[in-house]
Amino acid sequence: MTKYQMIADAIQQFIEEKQLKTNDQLPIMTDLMAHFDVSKSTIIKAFEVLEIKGIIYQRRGSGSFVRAPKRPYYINLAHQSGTGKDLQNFSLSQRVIGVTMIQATKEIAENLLLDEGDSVFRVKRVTSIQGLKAVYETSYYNASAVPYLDEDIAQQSIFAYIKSEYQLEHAFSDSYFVLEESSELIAELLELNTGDLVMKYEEIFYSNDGVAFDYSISYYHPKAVRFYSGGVPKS
Amino acid sequence: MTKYQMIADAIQQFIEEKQLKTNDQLPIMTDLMAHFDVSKSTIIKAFEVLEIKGIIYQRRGSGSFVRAPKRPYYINLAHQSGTGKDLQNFSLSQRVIGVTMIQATKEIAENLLLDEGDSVFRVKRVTSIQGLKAVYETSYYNASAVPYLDEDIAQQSIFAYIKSEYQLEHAFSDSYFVLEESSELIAELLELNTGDLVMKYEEIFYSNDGVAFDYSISYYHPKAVRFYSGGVPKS
DNA sequence: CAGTGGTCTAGACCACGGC
DNA sequence: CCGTGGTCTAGACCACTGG
Repeated sequence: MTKYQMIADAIQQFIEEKQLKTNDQLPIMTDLMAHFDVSKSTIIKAFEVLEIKGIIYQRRGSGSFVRAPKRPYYINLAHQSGTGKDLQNFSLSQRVIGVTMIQATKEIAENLLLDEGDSVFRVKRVTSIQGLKAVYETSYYNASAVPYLDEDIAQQSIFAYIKSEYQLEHAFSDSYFVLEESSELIAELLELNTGDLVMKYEEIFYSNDGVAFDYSISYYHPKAVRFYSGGVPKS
Repeated sequence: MTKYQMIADAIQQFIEEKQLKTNDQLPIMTDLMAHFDVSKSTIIKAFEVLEIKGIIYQRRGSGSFVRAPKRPYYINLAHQSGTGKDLQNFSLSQRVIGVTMIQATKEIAENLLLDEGDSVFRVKRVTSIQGLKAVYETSYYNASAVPYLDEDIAQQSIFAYIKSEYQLEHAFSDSYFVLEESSELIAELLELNTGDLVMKYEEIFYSNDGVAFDYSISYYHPKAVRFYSGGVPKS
Protein backbone atom coordinates (compact mmCIF):
# COMPACT_ATOMS: atom_id res chain seq x y z
CA MET A 1 0.00 0.00 0.00
CA THR A 2 1.40 3.36 -1.03
CA LYS A 3 1.58 6.39 1.22
CA TYR A 4 -0.91 8.33 -0.88
CA GLN A 5 -3.41 5.46 -0.72
CA MET A 6 -3.12 5.29 3.05
CA ILE A 7 -3.57 9.03 3.32
CA ALA A 8 -6.59 8.90 0.98
CA ASP A 9 -8.12 6.21 3.19
CA ALA A 10 -7.35 8.22 6.31
CA ILE A 11 -9.01 11.33 4.89
CA GLN A 12 -12.05 9.34 3.79
CA GLN A 13 -12.34 7.89 7.28
CA PHE A 14 -11.91 11.37 8.72
CA ILE A 15 -14.86 12.57 6.63
CA GLU A 16 -17.02 9.73 7.91
CA GLU A 17 -15.99 10.06 11.53
CA LYS A 18 -16.45 13.81 11.65
CA GLN A 19 -19.68 13.31 9.69
CA LEU A 20 -18.72 16.04 7.28
CA LYS A 21 -21.55 17.14 5.01
CA THR A 22 -21.81 18.31 1.40
CA ASN A 23 -19.53 21.29 0.71
CA ASP A 24 -17.80 21.15 4.11
CA GLN A 25 -14.18 22.17 3.74
CA LEU A 26 -11.31 19.75 4.28
CA PRO A 27 -8.01 20.73 5.90
CA ILE A 28 -5.71 22.62 3.55
CA MET A 29 -2.73 20.96 1.94
CA THR A 30 -0.02 22.59 4.08
CA ASP A 31 -1.71 21.32 7.24
CA LEU A 32 -2.06 17.83 5.81
CA MET A 33 1.60 17.86 4.72
CA ALA A 34 2.62 18.65 8.27
CA HIS A 35 0.16 16.21 9.83
CA PHE A 36 1.19 13.22 7.71
CA ASP A 37 4.80 14.40 7.36
CA VAL A 38 4.88 14.01 3.58
CA SER A 39 5.52 16.26 0.63
CA LYS A 40 2.92 18.24 -1.25
CA SER A 41 2.78 15.85 -4.24
CA THR A 42 1.77 13.01 -1.97
CA ILE A 43 -1.20 14.95 -0.63
CA ILE A 44 -2.12 15.92 -4.18
CA LYS A 45 -2.07 12.25 -5.20
CA ALA A 46 -4.25 11.31 -2.24
CA PHE A 47 -6.76 14.04 -3.12
CA GLU A 48 -6.74 12.85 -6.72
CA VAL A 49 -7.82 9.38 -5.59
CA LEU A 50 -10.70 10.83 -3.59
CA GLU A 51 -11.71 13.11 -6.44
CA ILE A 52 -11.93 10.20 -8.90
CA LYS A 53 -13.97 8.25 -6.36
CA GLY A 54 -16.42 11.17 -6.33
CA ILE A 55 -15.91 11.86 -2.62
CA ILE A 56 -14.39 15.33 -2.83
CA TYR A 57 -13.90 18.20 -5.26
CA GLN A 58 -11.19 20.82 -5.36
CA ARG A 59 -11.13 24.52 -6.25
CA ARG A 60 -7.90 26.30 -6.91
CA GLY A 61 -7.90 29.39 -4.74
CA SER A 62 -10.52 28.17 -2.27
CA GLY A 63 -9.87 24.71 -0.91
CA SER A 64 -11.05 21.11 -1.04
CA PHE A 65 -14.62 20.14 -0.17
CA VAL A 66 -16.86 17.15 0.44
CA ARG A 67 -19.21 16.04 -2.35
CA ALA A 68 -22.86 15.10 -1.92
CA PRO A 69 -23.55 11.45 -1.00
CA LYS A 70 -24.75 9.13 -3.75
CA ARG A 71 -28.00 7.18 -3.90
CA PRO A 72 -27.64 3.70 -2.43
CA TYR A 73 -28.41 0.43 -4.24
CA TYR A 74 -27.08 1.58 -7.59
CA ILE A 75 -24.30 -0.35 -9.28
CA ASN A 76 -21.32 1.89 -9.93
CA LEU A 77 -20.04 1.47 -13.47
CA ALA A 78 -16.61 2.67 -12.42
CA HIS A 79 -15.97 -0.37 -10.18
CA GLN A 80 -15.74 -3.00 -12.87
CA SER A 81 -14.60 -6.29 -11.41
CA GLY A 82 -16.75 -8.94 -13.01
CA THR A 83 -20.50 -8.98 -12.84
CA GLY A 84 -20.49 -10.76 -9.54
CA LYS A 85 -18.54 -8.30 -7.46
CA ASP A 86 -20.57 -5.27 -8.47
CA LEU A 87 -23.62 -6.78 -6.87
CA GLN A 88 -22.18 -8.05 -3.62
CA ASN A 89 -24.22 -5.67 -1.51
CA PHE A 90 -27.35 -7.62 -2.42
CA SER A 91 -28.44 -11.06 -1.33
CA LEU A 92 -27.73 -12.93 -4.53
CA SER A 93 -27.29 -16.49 -5.65
CA GLN A 94 -25.61 -17.77 -8.75
CA ARG A 95 -26.29 -20.89 -10.79
CA VAL A 96 -23.76 -22.14 -13.33
CA ILE A 97 -25.52 -23.72 -16.29
CA GLY A 98 -22.49 -25.10 -18.05
CA VAL A 99 -18.83 -24.83 -18.94
CA THR A 100 -17.85 -26.04 -22.42
CA MET A 101 -14.95 -25.58 -24.77
CA ILE A 102 -16.11 -24.34 -28.17
CA GLN A 103 -14.69 -22.78 -31.35
CA ALA A 104 -14.89 -18.99 -31.53
CA THR A 105 -17.60 -17.56 -33.78
CA LYS A 106 -16.87 -14.41 -35.75
CA GLU A 107 -18.41 -12.26 -33.00
CA ILE A 108 -16.35 -13.86 -30.25
CA ALA A 109 -13.17 -13.73 -32.31
CA GLU A 110 -13.61 -10.02 -33.00
CA ASN A 111 -14.12 -9.13 -29.38
CA LEU A 112 -11.33 -11.31 -28.01
CA LEU A 113 -8.97 -10.35 -30.85
CA LEU A 114 -8.68 -13.97 -31.97
CA ASP A 115 -9.21 -15.88 -35.22
CA GLU A 116 -12.49 -17.58 -35.99
CA GLY A 117 -12.35 -21.20 -34.85
CA ASP A 118 -9.86 -20.64 -32.03
CA SER A 119 -10.74 -22.42 -28.80
CA VAL A 120 -12.59 -20.60 -26.04
CA PHE A 121 -14.33 -21.70 -22.84
CA ARG A 122 -17.98 -20.79 -22.67
CA VAL A 123 -19.48 -20.26 -19.22
CA LYS A 124 -23.20 -19.67 -18.76
CA ARG A 125 -24.63 -18.38 -15.53
CA VAL A 126 -27.89 -17.10 -14.11
CA THR A 127 -27.78 -14.79 -11.13
CA SER A 128 -30.75 -14.13 -8.89
CA ILE A 129 -31.09 -11.09 -6.70
CA GLN A 130 -33.35 -11.60 -3.71
CA GLY A 131 -35.15 -14.43 -5.44
CA LEU A 132 -35.70 -12.59 -8.73
CA LYS A 133 -33.91 -13.96 -11.80
CA ALA A 134 -31.84 -10.93 -12.66
CA VAL A 135 -28.92 -11.64 -14.96
CA TYR A 136 -28.23 -14.20 -17.66
CA GLU A 137 -24.54 -14.12 -18.52
CA THR A 138 -22.48 -15.91 -21.15
CA SER A 139 -18.72 -15.49 -20.87
CA TYR A 140 -16.07 -16.57 -23.32
CA TYR A 141 -12.56 -17.11 -22.03
CA ASN A 142 -9.66 -17.13 -24.44
CA ALA A 143 -8.33 -20.68 -24.05
CA SER A 144 -4.78 -19.71 -24.93
CA ALA A 145 -4.76 -17.35 -21.95
CA VAL A 146 -6.92 -19.48 -19.63
CA PRO A 147 -5.96 -23.12 -20.36
CA TYR A 148 -8.49 -24.73 -18.04
CA LEU A 149 -11.90 -24.11 -16.50
CA ASP A 150 -14.65 -26.32 -15.11
CA GLU A 151 -17.98 -26.03 -13.31
CA ASP A 152 -16.44 -26.16 -9.84
CA ILE A 153 -14.20 -23.20 -10.63
CA ALA A 154 -17.04 -21.27 -12.25
CA GLN A 155 -19.08 -21.81 -9.10
CA GLN A 156 -16.45 -19.85 -7.22
CA SER A 157 -14.74 -16.74 -8.56
CA ILE A 158 -13.22 -17.34 -11.98
CA PHE A 159 -11.21 -14.13 -11.75
CA ALA A 160 -9.64 -15.21 -8.45
CA TYR A 161 -8.81 -18.62 -9.94
CA ILE A 162 -7.21 -17.15 -13.03
CA LYS A 163 -5.15 -14.80 -10.94
CA SER A 164 -3.79 -17.40 -8.53
CA GLU A 165 -3.31 -20.10 -11.18
CA TYR A 166 -2.11 -18.16 -14.21
CA GLN A 167 -1.00 -14.79 -12.76
CA LEU A 168 -3.57 -13.26 -15.11
CA GLU A 169 -5.01 -10.16 -13.56
CA HIS A 170 -7.84 -7.95 -14.77
CA ALA A 171 -6.17 -4.61 -15.59
CA PHE A 172 -8.81 -2.70 -17.59
CA SER A 173 -11.99 -3.28 -19.57
CA ASP A 174 -14.46 -1.93 -22.10
CA SER A 175 -18.23 -2.05 -21.46
CA TYR A 176 -21.06 -1.50 -23.90
CA PHE A 177 -24.79 -1.62 -23.40
CA VAL A 178 -27.94 -1.42 -25.45
CA LEU A 179 -31.61 -2.36 -25.02
CA GLU A 180 -32.70 -5.42 -26.95
CA GLU A 181 -35.78 -7.58 -27.40
CA SER A 182 -35.36 -10.86 -25.56
CA SER A 183 -35.11 -14.12 -27.46
CA GLU A 184 -37.20 -17.11 -26.42
CA LEU A 185 -34.32 -18.54 -24.40
CA ILE A 186 -33.56 -15.34 -22.54
CA ALA A 187 -37.20 -14.67 -21.84
CA GLU A 188 -37.55 -18.12 -20.30
CA LEU A 189 -34.44 -17.80 -18.15
CA LEU A 190 -35.37 -14.35 -16.86
CA GLU A 191 -39.06 -15.21 -16.50
CA LEU A 192 -40.20 -12.68 -19.10
CA ASN A 193 -42.19 -12.85 -22.33
CA THR A 194 -40.39 -13.28 -25.62
CA GLY A 195 -39.84 -9.84 -27.15
CA ASP A 196 -39.77 -7.98 -23.83
CA LEU A 197 -36.93 -5.50 -23.61
CA VAL A 198 -33.83 -6.43 -21.64
CA MET A 199 -30.52 -4.67 -21.19
CA LYS A 200 -27.65 -6.30 -23.05
CA TYR A 201 -24.40 -5.52 -21.31
CA GLU A 202 -21.15 -6.53 -22.98
CA GLU A 203 -17.79 -6.42 -21.27
CA ILE A 204 -14.31 -7.16 -22.55
CA PHE A 205 -11.71 -7.74 -19.87
CA TYR A 206 -8.01 -7.25 -20.54
CA SER A 207 -5.14 -8.56 -18.46
CA ASN A 208 -2.10 -6.49 -17.53
CA ASP A 209 -0.30 -7.56 -20.70
CA GLY A 210 -3.09 -6.31 -22.97
CA VAL A 211 -4.66 -9.69 -23.78
CA ALA A 212 -8.46 -9.74 -24.03
CA PHE A 213 -9.04 -12.84 -21.92
CA ASP A 214 -12.80 -12.59 -21.25
CA TYR A 215 -15.69 -11.47 -23.43
CA SER A 216 -18.92 -11.46 -21.48
CA ILE A 217 -22.51 -10.85 -22.61
CA SER A 218 -25.05 -10.26 -19.85
CA TYR A 219 -28.80 -9.81 -20.17
CA TYR A 220 -30.33 -7.92 -17.27
CA HIS A 221 -33.90 -8.21 -16.16
CA PRO A 222 -35.43 -4.71 -16.49
CA LYS A 223 -36.08 -4.51 -12.77
CA ALA A 224 -32.43 -5.27 -12.03
CA VAL A 225 -31.10 -2.31 -13.99
CA ARG A 226 -29.96 0.38 -11.58
CA PHE A 227 -26.70 1.96 -12.52
CA TYR A 228 -24.66 4.90 -11.37
CA SER A 229 -21.90 6.71 -13.19
CA GLY A 230 -20.12 9.79 -11.98
CA GLY A 231 -17.34 11.10 -9.89
CA VAL A 232 -15.72 12.04 -13.18
CA PRO A 233 -14.50 15.54 -12.63
CA LYS A 234 -12.31 16.33 -15.64
CA SER A 235 -12.88 16.00 -19.36
CA MET B 1 -3.10 24.64 -21.90
CA THR B 2 -0.64 22.85 -19.64
CA LYS B 3 2.53 21.16 -20.85
CA TYR B 4 1.28 17.70 -19.91
CA GLN B 5 -1.93 18.25 -21.87
CA MET B 6 -0.01 19.34 -24.95
CA ILE B 7 2.26 16.33 -24.64
CA ALA B 8 -0.74 14.01 -24.21
CA ASP B 9 -2.27 15.48 -27.37
CA ALA B 10 1.03 15.11 -29.21
CA ILE B 11 1.34 11.45 -28.21
CA GLN B 12 -2.25 10.75 -29.19
CA GLN B 13 -1.61 12.35 -32.57
CA PHE B 14 1.59 10.32 -32.88
CA ILE B 15 -0.41 7.12 -32.33
CA GLU B 16 -2.84 8.10 -35.06
CA GLU B 17 -0.23 9.25 -37.54
CA LYS B 18 1.97 6.21 -37.11
CA GLN B 19 -1.22 4.10 -37.18
CA LEU B 20 -0.09 2.21 -34.09
CA LYS B 21 -2.16 -0.88 -33.38
CA THR B 22 -3.38 -2.63 -30.21
CA ASN B 23 -0.48 -3.50 -27.90
CA ASP B 24 2.13 -1.61 -29.94
CA GLN B 25 4.72 -0.11 -27.62
CA LEU B 26 5.12 3.62 -27.15
CA PRO B 27 8.48 5.34 -26.66
CA ILE B 28 9.87 4.95 -23.16
CA MET B 29 9.73 7.78 -20.67
CA THR B 30 13.41 8.75 -20.79
CA ASP B 31 13.19 9.24 -24.55
CA LEU B 32 10.02 11.29 -24.21
CA MET B 33 11.64 13.41 -21.47
CA ALA B 34 14.51 14.20 -23.82
CA HIS B 35 12.28 14.71 -26.84
CA PHE B 36 9.92 17.18 -25.14
CA ASP B 37 12.60 18.55 -22.81
CA VAL B 38 10.52 18.13 -19.66
CA SER B 39 10.87 16.29 -16.40
CA LYS B 40 9.68 12.78 -15.71
CA SER B 41 6.60 13.83 -13.74
CA THR B 42 5.30 15.76 -16.72
CA ILE B 43 5.49 12.68 -18.93
CA ILE B 44 3.79 10.66 -16.20
CA LYS B 45 0.97 13.21 -16.05
CA ALA B 46 0.57 13.10 -19.84
CA PHE B 47 0.41 9.29 -19.79
CA GLU B 48 -2.13 9.45 -16.97
CA VAL B 49 -4.41 11.55 -19.18
CA LEU B 50 -4.17 9.04 -22.00
CA GLU B 51 -4.72 6.13 -19.64
CA ILE B 52 -7.94 7.65 -18.26
CA LYS B 53 -9.10 8.28 -21.82
CA GLY B 54 -8.65 4.54 -22.47
CA ILE B 55 -6.08 5.11 -25.20
CA ILE B 56 -3.06 3.46 -23.58
CA TYR B 57 -2.14 1.18 -20.70
CA GLN B 58 1.09 0.94 -18.75
CA ARG B 59 3.06 -1.92 -17.26
CA ARG B 60 5.75 -1.29 -14.72
CA GLY B 61 8.82 -3.12 -15.90
CA SER B 62 7.76 -3.41 -19.53
CA GLY B 63 6.57 -0.16 -21.07
CA SER B 64 3.50 1.70 -22.27
CA PHE B 65 1.21 0.32 -24.96
CA VAL B 66 -1.71 1.20 -27.19
CA ARG B 67 -5.18 -0.03 -26.23
CA ALA B 68 -7.71 -1.60 -28.60
CA PRO B 69 -9.99 0.84 -30.44
CA LYS B 70 -13.56 1.23 -29.17
CA ARG B 71 -16.79 0.57 -31.03
CA PRO B 72 -18.05 3.66 -32.80
CA TYR B 73 -21.52 5.22 -32.32
CA TYR B 74 -21.67 4.54 -28.59
CA ILE B 75 -22.13 7.42 -26.16
CA ASN B 76 -19.27 7.53 -23.69
CA LEU B 77 -20.56 7.95 -20.17
CA ALA B 78 -17.25 9.48 -19.12
CA HIS B 79 -17.71 12.59 -21.29
CA GLN B 80 -20.61 14.14 -19.42
CA SER B 81 -21.36 17.57 -20.79
CA GLY B 82 -25.11 17.79 -21.03
CA THR B 83 -27.26 15.47 -23.07
CA GLY B 84 -26.76 17.47 -26.20
CA LYS B 85 -23.02 17.31 -26.51
CA ASP B 86 -22.77 13.58 -26.04
CA LEU B 87 -24.71 13.06 -29.22
CA GLN B 88 -23.03 15.57 -31.50
CA ASN B 89 -21.67 12.91 -33.84
CA PHE B 90 -25.19 12.17 -35.00
CA SER B 91 -27.51 14.21 -37.17
CA LEU B 92 -29.86 15.40 -34.49
CA SER B 93 -32.46 18.08 -34.03
CA GLN B 94 -33.84 19.50 -30.85
CA ARG B 95 -37.25 20.95 -30.08
CA VAL B 96 -37.85 22.99 -26.94
CA ILE B 97 -41.37 22.43 -25.63
CA GLY B 98 -41.35 25.05 -22.95
CA VAL B 99 -39.50 27.04 -20.32
CA THR B 100 -41.42 27.85 -17.13
CA MET B 101 -40.60 28.91 -13.62
CA ILE B 102 -42.18 26.58 -11.06
CA GLN B 103 -41.93 25.71 -7.36
CA ALA B 104 -39.70 22.74 -6.53
CA THR B 105 -41.47 19.50 -5.67
CA LYS B 106 -39.99 17.23 -3.02
CA GLU B 107 -38.15 15.19 -5.66
CA ILE B 108 -36.61 18.26 -7.29
CA ALA B 109 -35.69 19.79 -3.95
CA GLU B 110 -33.92 16.63 -2.84
CA ASN B 111 -31.83 16.37 -5.96
CA LEU B 112 -30.92 20.06 -6.17
CA LEU B 113 -30.36 20.29 -2.40
CA LEU B 114 -33.08 22.94 -2.05
CA ASP B 115 -36.21 23.33 0.03
CA GLU B 116 -39.61 22.36 -1.29
CA GLY B 117 -41.28 25.36 -2.92
CA ASP B 118 -38.05 27.10 -3.95
CA SER B 119 -38.11 28.49 -7.48
CA VAL B 120 -36.66 26.50 -10.35
CA PHE B 121 -36.79 26.84 -14.13
CA ARG B 122 -38.24 23.85 -15.91
CA VAL B 123 -37.07 23.19 -19.47
CA LYS B 124 -38.63 20.45 -21.58
CA ARG B 125 -37.02 19.22 -24.75
CA VAL B 126 -37.40 16.45 -27.30
CA THR B 127 -34.35 15.40 -29.28
CA SER B 128 -34.57 13.45 -32.52
CA ILE B 129 -31.71 11.43 -33.92
CA GLN B 130 -31.86 10.95 -37.67
CA GLY B 131 -35.60 11.53 -37.67
CA LEU B 132 -36.36 9.16 -34.79
CA LYS B 133 -37.73 10.73 -31.60
CA ALA B 134 -35.01 9.65 -29.24
CA VAL B 135 -34.90 11.59 -25.98
CA TYR B 136 -37.49 13.39 -23.88
CA GLU B 137 -35.73 15.53 -21.31
CA THR B 138 -36.98 17.65 -18.44
CA SER B 139 -34.36 19.81 -16.72
CA TYR B 140 -34.74 21.83 -13.55
CA TYR B 141 -32.40 24.77 -13.01
CA ASN B 142 -31.92 26.15 -9.54
CA ALA B 143 -33.22 29.72 -9.94
CA SER B 144 -30.98 31.11 -7.23
CA ALA B 145 -27.96 29.98 -9.26
CA VAL B 146 -29.44 30.61 -12.72
CA PRO B 147 -31.58 33.76 -12.38
CA TYR B 148 -32.92 33.81 -15.92
CA LEU B 149 -33.75 31.44 -18.77
CA ASP B 150 -36.09 31.58 -21.76
CA GLU B 151 -36.94 29.60 -24.88
CA ASP B 152 -34.41 31.36 -27.07
CA ILE B 153 -31.60 30.48 -24.69
CA ALA B 154 -32.83 26.90 -24.33
CA GLN B 155 -32.80 26.61 -28.10
CA GLN B 156 -29.06 27.24 -27.99
CA SER B 157 -26.74 25.74 -25.38
CA ILE B 158 -27.94 26.50 -21.87
CA PHE B 159 -24.59 25.47 -20.42
CA ALA B 160 -22.73 27.93 -22.64
CA TYR B 161 -25.17 30.70 -21.67
CA ILE B 162 -24.82 30.00 -17.96
CA LYS B 163 -21.08 30.03 -18.25
CA SER B 164 -20.77 33.30 -20.12
CA GLU B 165 -23.52 35.07 -18.20
CA TYR B 166 -23.08 33.81 -14.64
CA GLN B 167 -19.55 32.32 -14.62
CA LEU B 168 -21.22 29.08 -13.61
CA GLU B 169 -19.31 26.16 -15.02
CA HIS B 170 -20.14 22.46 -14.96
CA ALA B 171 -17.44 20.92 -12.76
CA PHE B 172 -18.74 17.40 -11.97
CA SER B 173 -21.95 15.40 -11.99
CA ASP B 174 -23.79 12.29 -10.81
CA SER B 175 -25.74 10.10 -13.24
CA TYR B 176 -28.27 7.39 -12.46
CA PHE B 177 -30.26 5.19 -14.77
CA VAL B 178 -32.98 2.57 -14.55
CA LEU B 179 -35.51 0.99 -16.92
CA GLU B 180 -39.07 2.15 -16.45
CA GLU B 181 -42.48 1.68 -18.03
CA SER B 182 -43.43 4.73 -20.04
CA SER B 183 -46.32 6.92 -18.99
CA GLU B 184 -48.94 7.97 -21.50
CA LEU B 185 -47.19 11.30 -22.08
CA ILE B 186 -43.75 9.81 -22.61
CA ALA B 187 -45.11 7.10 -24.87
CA GLU B 188 -46.76 9.72 -27.05
CA LEU B 189 -43.69 11.93 -27.25
CA LEU B 190 -41.36 9.06 -28.11
CA GLU B 191 -43.88 7.36 -30.41
CA LEU B 192 -44.20 4.25 -28.27
CA ASN B 193 -47.07 2.44 -26.57
CA THR B 194 -47.93 3.26 -22.98
CA GLY B 195 -46.18 0.79 -20.71
CA ASP B 196 -43.29 0.11 -23.10
CA LEU B 197 -39.94 0.16 -21.37
CA VAL B 198 -37.74 3.23 -21.69
CA MET B 199 -34.47 4.17 -20.08
CA LYS B 200 -34.76 6.83 -17.43
CA TYR B 201 -31.50 8.71 -17.13
CA GLU B 202 -31.08 11.21 -14.32
CA GLU B 203 -28.21 13.64 -14.08
CA ILE B 204 -27.29 16.16 -11.41
CA PHE B 205 -24.81 18.82 -12.51
CA TYR B 206 -22.68 20.69 -10.01
CA SER B 207 -20.80 23.92 -10.59
CA ASN B 208 -17.24 24.53 -9.47
CA ASP B 209 -18.45 25.84 -6.12
CA GLY B 210 -20.38 22.67 -5.32
CA VAL B 211 -23.88 23.99 -6.10
CA ALA B 212 -26.27 21.54 -7.79
CA PHE B 213 -27.55 23.88 -10.48
CA ASP B 214 -29.24 21.42 -12.86
CA TYR B 215 -31.29 18.28 -12.23
CA SER B 216 -32.20 16.59 -15.48
CA ILE B 217 -34.46 13.60 -16.19
CA SER B 218 -34.18 12.08 -19.66
CA TYR B 219 -36.24 9.28 -21.15
CA TYR B 220 -34.48 7.48 -23.96
CA HIS B 221 -36.20 5.61 -26.73
CA PRO B 222 -35.00 1.97 -26.50
CA LYS B 223 -33.40 2.17 -29.94
CA ALA B 224 -31.40 5.23 -28.90
CA VAL B 225 -29.70 3.51 -25.99
CA ARG B 226 -26.10 2.76 -26.91
CA PHE B 227 -23.67 3.50 -24.15
CA TYR B 228 -20.03 2.85 -23.52
CA SER B 229 -18.15 2.93 -20.26
CA GLY B 230 -14.54 2.03 -19.78
CA GLY B 231 -11.00 3.23 -19.92
CA VAL B 232 -11.04 2.85 -16.17
CA PRO B 233 -7.75 1.25 -15.37
CA LYS B 234 -7.50 1.32 -11.56
CA SER B 235 -9.87 0.36 -8.78
C1' DC C 1 -2.78 41.11 -1.37
C1' DA C 2 -2.85 36.83 1.23
C1' DG C 3 -4.33 32.16 0.88
C1' DT C 4 -5.57 28.33 -1.75
C1' DG C 5 -4.72 24.50 -5.12
C1' DG C 6 -1.95 23.26 -9.70
C1' DT C 7 2.21 22.69 -12.50
C1' DC C 8 6.82 21.62 -13.08
C1' DT C 9 11.56 20.40 -11.94
C1' DA C 10 15.74 17.35 -10.75
C1' DG C 11 16.76 13.73 -8.59
C1' DA C 12 16.66 9.62 -5.18
C1' DC C 13 14.92 5.36 -4.60
C1' DC C 14 11.54 1.41 -5.25
C1' DA C 15 8.91 -2.51 -7.71
C1' DC C 16 8.29 -5.26 -11.36
C1' DG C 17 9.43 -7.82 -15.96
C1' DG C 18 12.23 -10.31 -18.57
C1' DC C 19 16.47 -11.87 -20.25
C1' DC D 1 21.11 -8.02 -13.80
C1' DC D 2 19.29 -4.18 -16.47
C1' DG D 3 15.42 -1.62 -18.28
C1' DT D 4 10.94 -0.28 -17.43
C1' DG D 5 7.29 2.50 -14.99
C1' DG D 6 5.84 4.23 -9.98
C1' DT D 7 6.49 6.77 -5.66
C1' DC D 8 8.23 10.40 -3.10
C1' DT D 9 10.80 14.61 -1.93
C1' DA D 10 11.88 19.75 -1.49
C1' DG D 11 11.19 23.57 -3.50
C1' DA D 12 10.17 27.22 -7.27
C1' DC D 13 6.74 29.37 -9.48
C1' DC D 14 1.93 29.93 -11.45
C1' DA D 15 -3.33 30.64 -11.42
C1' DC D 16 -7.36 31.39 -9.24
C1' DT D 17 -10.51 33.11 -5.17
C1' DG D 18 -12.00 36.33 -2.20
C1' DG D 19 -11.81 39.85 1.02
